Amino acid sequence: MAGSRFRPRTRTWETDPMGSTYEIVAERLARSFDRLVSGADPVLRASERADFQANGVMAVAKALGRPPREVAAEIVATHELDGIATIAIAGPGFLNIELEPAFLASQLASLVTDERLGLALAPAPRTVVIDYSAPNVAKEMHIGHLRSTVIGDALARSERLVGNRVIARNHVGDWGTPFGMLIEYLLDLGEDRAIAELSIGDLNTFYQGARAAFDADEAFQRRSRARVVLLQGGDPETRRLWRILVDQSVAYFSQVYAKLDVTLTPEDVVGESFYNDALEGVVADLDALGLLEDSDGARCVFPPGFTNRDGEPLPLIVQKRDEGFGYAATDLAAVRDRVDRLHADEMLYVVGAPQVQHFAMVFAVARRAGWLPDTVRCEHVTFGSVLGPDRKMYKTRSGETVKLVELLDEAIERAYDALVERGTDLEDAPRRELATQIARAAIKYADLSTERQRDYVFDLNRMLAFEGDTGPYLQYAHARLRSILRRAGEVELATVDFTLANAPSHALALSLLAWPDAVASMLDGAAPHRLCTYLFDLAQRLTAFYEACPVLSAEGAVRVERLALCDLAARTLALGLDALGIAAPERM
RNA sequence: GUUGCCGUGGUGUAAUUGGAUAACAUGCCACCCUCCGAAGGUGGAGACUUGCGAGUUCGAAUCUCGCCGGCAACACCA
Repeated sequence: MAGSRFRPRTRTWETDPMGSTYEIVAERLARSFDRLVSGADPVLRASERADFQANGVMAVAKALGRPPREVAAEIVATHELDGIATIAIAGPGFLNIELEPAFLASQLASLVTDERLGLALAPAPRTVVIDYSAPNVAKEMHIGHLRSTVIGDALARSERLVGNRVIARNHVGDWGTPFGMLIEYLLDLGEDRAIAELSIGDLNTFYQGARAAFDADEAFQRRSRARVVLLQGGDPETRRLWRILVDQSVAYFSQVYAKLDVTLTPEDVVGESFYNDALEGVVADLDALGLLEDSDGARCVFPPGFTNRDGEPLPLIVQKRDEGFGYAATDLAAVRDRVDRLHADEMLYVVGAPQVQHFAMVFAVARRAGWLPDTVRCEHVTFGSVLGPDRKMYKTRSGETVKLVELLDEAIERAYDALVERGTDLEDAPRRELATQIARAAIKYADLSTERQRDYVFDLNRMLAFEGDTGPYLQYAHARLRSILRRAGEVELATVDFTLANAPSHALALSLLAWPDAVASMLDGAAPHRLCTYLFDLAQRLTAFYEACPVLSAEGAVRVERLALCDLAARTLALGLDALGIAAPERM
């Protein structure tokens, strides 16, 4: 049975003195390594051959010019793991490490009364600004918004879980030339009718109507352009009409978020327009810093290292030839706002990979301008595209994009039908609620469980599969545990004595102890799939465990131990799923 | 053209960031419900060993270089 696969590389928050089991072993081992080569990394990893393995000996041996096995022997002779673990040398110089049963048992026992299951709270909470979701006002939320929304929310929840202060920023598209057209269309429809259309979430019809009017009617085009000028000039009536569009859209987005169980609120909506007043300052300050250049009438910064298709320096266009501001100016203003006013220690932009170059340039310019200190971690959390069956990117223009709510509704229907077929003993309303939880789990887990960078083909059948490595399977594993615990009734677990006498319970125990490392690993790489993999691995060990270890039919201390393992596993699953934004129902 | 991301059993993915015999799911085959939930479990076949070819070293899916293939970005739309 494989050991736990997770360990943190670097913590993005200060490490609690009482670290995870992995951290304790790694720290003790590092002392021995440090005596040979200062600062040497033991390279402690989970192992299929032992509880852990340390791979760092070979590197140390090379640095010292000594035979690896000799170095390994020295470490074994001088280690400081008494009472914690035993070490054996294997192969060319690997160290196989087995935890002392008493230590393992006490580590596990300490989790029983710990609501956080050993996951340390940040002693000095960091402020983490997470930019995610970012739909467009007066446009339908479609499948293209799924990844940013789901990944961003999982990161937000996980950062909160470790005690960091999360400021979510929903950078909605609420500004720009299309709004002239949209406002004119709103007037043509009549405010009441427009509001009615928008409030039922029929944004596609509205937007396409506006688009059609714009394409077909020259007079409408003229009015639209004039309206843009009014909007930018701050004309009160125009701003009022614009507000209607924004408010209606935000209200609709909130419905979608509620349906997806995403934590974003209207307060998190800080759209492009929010930065309008800061744009002139951005240009003026860049100019004062001498970074601004005039190019074809546009005011640009040319950060080093970026070239266009002809090998010429690539500009970040801050102000357009027509004196309007580009989105680069907005993004720069947002960086400044987040650093200066929000005091961000960390900024994550959960935005699709096609914008890598843009953000690389924005960050580079912000660094050069001194607006983004080196102490602030700033990362573009990219993700791959959702592809159609033809393996091409879903296009917004195609008109064939899947509405997010329709996707969810279909998933809910299928989950509902599955519950009916299964004869789940529930009234209709709770059954529908349960179906909703399952559908969200299916969709979110499908999105979160693969490495972010990869593209994936949108395949409803695969997303909704309730077998194997899926969200519903994890929910099922949890519900099954809860069922066992319910049947067991009130049992005092606080005084449990763990013996972990067989391989499946030992393997399960190791996995339970790796929970803090799994969370750390996820946050370290902004990689939700690592937590998914951990939870799925845990669930699999679980089923192996109670294949081998009947719980309710056991007696005495054995029964208490097994119940305690079930309790720990259930709580770990629930906490982990919650960190991903997935509900853990009591029964299914 | 330049730059970036990606290429792993039929399919979908993972691999603790350079570690030991490449793991899991799905699909397929064979078993398993008088036994705590079969949305489950057990076993088997499936990779001429990670697109191809070199290199770096004790050791490469992982790093370097060059090809091949897919996708994306590349001047005023975000």
